[in-house]
Amino acid sequence: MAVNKKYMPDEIEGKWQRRWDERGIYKTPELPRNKKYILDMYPYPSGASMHVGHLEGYVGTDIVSRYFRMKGYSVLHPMGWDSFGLPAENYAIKTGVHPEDSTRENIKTFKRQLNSVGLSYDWDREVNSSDPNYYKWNQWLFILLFKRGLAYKAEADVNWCTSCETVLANEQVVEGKCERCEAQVIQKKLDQWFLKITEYADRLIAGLDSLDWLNEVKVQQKNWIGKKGGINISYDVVGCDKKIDVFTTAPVNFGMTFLVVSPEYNLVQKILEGDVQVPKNRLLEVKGYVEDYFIKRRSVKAIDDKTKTGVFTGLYATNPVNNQEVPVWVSDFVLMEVGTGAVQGCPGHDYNDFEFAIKYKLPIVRVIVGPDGDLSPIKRREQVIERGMEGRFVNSEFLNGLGFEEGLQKTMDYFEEKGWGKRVTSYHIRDWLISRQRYWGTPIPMVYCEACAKEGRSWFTTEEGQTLHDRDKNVQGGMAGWYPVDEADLPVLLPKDIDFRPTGQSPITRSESFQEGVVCPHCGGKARREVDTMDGYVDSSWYFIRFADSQNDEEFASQKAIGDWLPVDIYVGGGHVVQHLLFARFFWKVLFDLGLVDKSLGDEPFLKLRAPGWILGPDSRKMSKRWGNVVTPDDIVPKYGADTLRMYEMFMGPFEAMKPWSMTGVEGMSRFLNRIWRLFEETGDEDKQVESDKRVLVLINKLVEKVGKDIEDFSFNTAISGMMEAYNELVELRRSGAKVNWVEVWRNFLLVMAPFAPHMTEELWQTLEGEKKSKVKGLESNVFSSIHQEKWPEFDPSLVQDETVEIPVQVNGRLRGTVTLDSDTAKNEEKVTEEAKKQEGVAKYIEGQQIKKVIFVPGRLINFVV
RNA sequence: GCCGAAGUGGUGGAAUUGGUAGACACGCGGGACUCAAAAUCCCGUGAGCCUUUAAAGCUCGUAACGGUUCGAGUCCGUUCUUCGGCACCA
Repeated sequence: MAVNKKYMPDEIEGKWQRRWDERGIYKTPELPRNKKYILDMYPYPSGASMHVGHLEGYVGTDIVSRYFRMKGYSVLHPMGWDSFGLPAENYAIKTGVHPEDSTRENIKTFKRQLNSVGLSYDWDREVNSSDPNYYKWNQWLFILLFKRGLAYKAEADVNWCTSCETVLANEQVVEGKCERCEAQVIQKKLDQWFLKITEYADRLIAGLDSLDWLNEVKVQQKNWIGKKGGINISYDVVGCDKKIDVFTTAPVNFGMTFLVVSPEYNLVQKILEGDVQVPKNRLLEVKGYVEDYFIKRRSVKAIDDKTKTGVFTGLYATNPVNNQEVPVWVSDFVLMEVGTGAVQGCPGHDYNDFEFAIKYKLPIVRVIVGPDGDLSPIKRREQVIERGMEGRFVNSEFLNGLGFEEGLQKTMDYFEEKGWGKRVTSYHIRDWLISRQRYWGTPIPMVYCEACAKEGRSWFTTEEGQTLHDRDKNVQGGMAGWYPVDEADLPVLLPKDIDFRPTGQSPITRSESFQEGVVCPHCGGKARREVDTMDGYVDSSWYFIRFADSQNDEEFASQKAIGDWLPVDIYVGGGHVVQHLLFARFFWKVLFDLGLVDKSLGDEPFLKLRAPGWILGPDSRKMSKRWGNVVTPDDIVPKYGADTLRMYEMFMGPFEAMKPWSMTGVEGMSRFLNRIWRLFEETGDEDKQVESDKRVLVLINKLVEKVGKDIEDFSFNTAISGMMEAYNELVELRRSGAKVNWVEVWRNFLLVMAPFAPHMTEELWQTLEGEKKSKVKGLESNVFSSIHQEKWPEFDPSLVQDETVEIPVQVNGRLRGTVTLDSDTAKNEEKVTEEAKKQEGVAKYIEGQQIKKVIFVPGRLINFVV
């Protein structure tokens, strides 16, 4: 079996990659049985090439995919490109290179790099989100949502760079300034398309329970959705017929001493307009404050200064529980978009209210007493007791003595009975703003007709002017004038005659071809297309469905293909933990509700989720051009080979942990592969008929069991250390003259190592099998049987336990010796006790003492208590 | 500030339901081979103490302190540090 050659990865890796490709051994099975859909989050093909950090997840899923193929599963393991997005457009602005061209080049580089490490993707299913064949279905989905009333257009704040005159994504705003030109970023109101994800908020929470996801991620999603139960309370303003509606989760109303409204609150407008009378000096102060607010608000997005400011309006409102009149203030710490835009100040029991009360010397009333029994007036922050903390009601009449939570519920019951308020549920999650005033994205396939808009017509209205769709009522603005593009006319192509330099409008506005011959689908009059494009998150919210049927021209994916492959069994990727996963789950649920996803598939798309940890540079800093610490596969593969890269990267540490790259670590792994290669070479001439010692059989069976289990647990590092241990033991056994059937050993060893080091194991496998088949000339022959099409070895459960075990002997819990026994005896308490007492080190400690108790864990440990 | 995760040798890390802490590797030290080097192989490697020709033995040790237990890296409480997320959310 001698290879007669040094391990030269560069000589074997390319060769096998080509042969695997020719034979199509990673093609997805046509008729899946026992399917596993194993998916990586598809990458953005950036101009900076891929680095080893990207690879961690890809190698992990590759190992898992190869393992499940060997276990007899039909595996779908595809890859594609999230290729729409800002970097390509910014690059175009800077250099004039069209995004389409730079994207194509970047994809080429990424694909070459992925292939260089031997990843087993089925490239026949590749998707590319900037390809019209892909974004056609993106547009189709948008229309689907629109027709269901799940897409609407409304006015919203956007980040606006005053110098570039363009909209910026949140990530592009750094400390209130434009990332590119450092000019001031302001908030600007623009008409924007939204998707109604809030309608699914409850189901997005409920679905999480059944998923095999990191708890951390579930918690983050729940926090993002931010569901809270509370009550809306309506307060009468003294001296006029106005009311102030407040939302609160903690109506400790006997401790309520003021109300605060947002500067954008309706009542403030009424004051300024003179509709509600307030003293002159109050009016002036409110006016000044509100004007200042609008200027400030339009300036910086990130207001680091959280010092609270506010002014008294001169108005009072009545607290119904005790008929006390409390002052009404205006403050920008109350956000219009949260709750009702007005809050009740209960400064003893809310940190924000407390801070405000201290600053403006408003009264603070204690109505909750904590476990410390402190009943003194609340003067310090530490004394504040918020909802969720332990406490009982005091100074609250009929509530006194009740627990905090119980008292709040009783208060809400009481308010509802009296008609002063109504329980409501509030959410932190907002509808998903998908409009981008940018070029490099999917055009939103909508047409606007001015004439129809004037008549109040839209896709949702009938000839008689009636609402066609009941959901129209939910849609803000009524969508007058808006019609989806006819599905037969999709895709709406992204125009190419574009000057994408920023001017303050969507770049597509300046395309001459884009609006040519656009007519209103309803009245046939001249109309115009929407010029905004979609957020890239829309593309990535359903690409995993397209992979099931990526070449389909008739549908976004056939029902059969979806039923065959989805949901995704294992989903791996870092970052994007909150947004992408929420959006994708939302899309899936919508499709599920519409029957486009069969009910039997369930309403969750990703059953198991794992996130690879960051790989840091050798200097333990985040890999970045700036630090010059970026390691790419191109730095490693030519010198050490793909297998070393894969093995090292998986050996570094736990899959999900953050870990620094180490070049000496890479060399260490390279040495290990060389040792394997050499041992294989050296054991070639051993007698093949020999029957292995039981120790050898146990070693192999344990290895097969361990590696399989570890792969399923994503514990690749321990799988590899298991292989190293097995190697070390084999060397030791060989040295000690044990009988080893090396063919049998290698067959198992190579098979369990194959998912990790596919090239090297293939080379050795062909040598091994070639010998068996008396030289079929594996390399030249077209009929070779790849190790990657072999079955995963079975292990014999009776052979995974060592013949002898070492039992630690403790006295009073301290280790005083060990006894080595065969594994059966080690389970027998009497015998173990007998042996243990004979131990010199043990006898010393129990001599002359009375043994009070013996703790015996069969096969594990014995402990004498004296 | 709030929510979440994590702290183990010089380094990356291992350790079923609580049951021999430091597997495996890197680094380092020593040795073999060599004219020499590289490569390779072998031995040692948590800290301290004692005794010694040697073998062995003892004590401490998993961020800090306390608790539960025959026994704690693992469970409970408090504190500190680091990382991730959200952030004037009422």
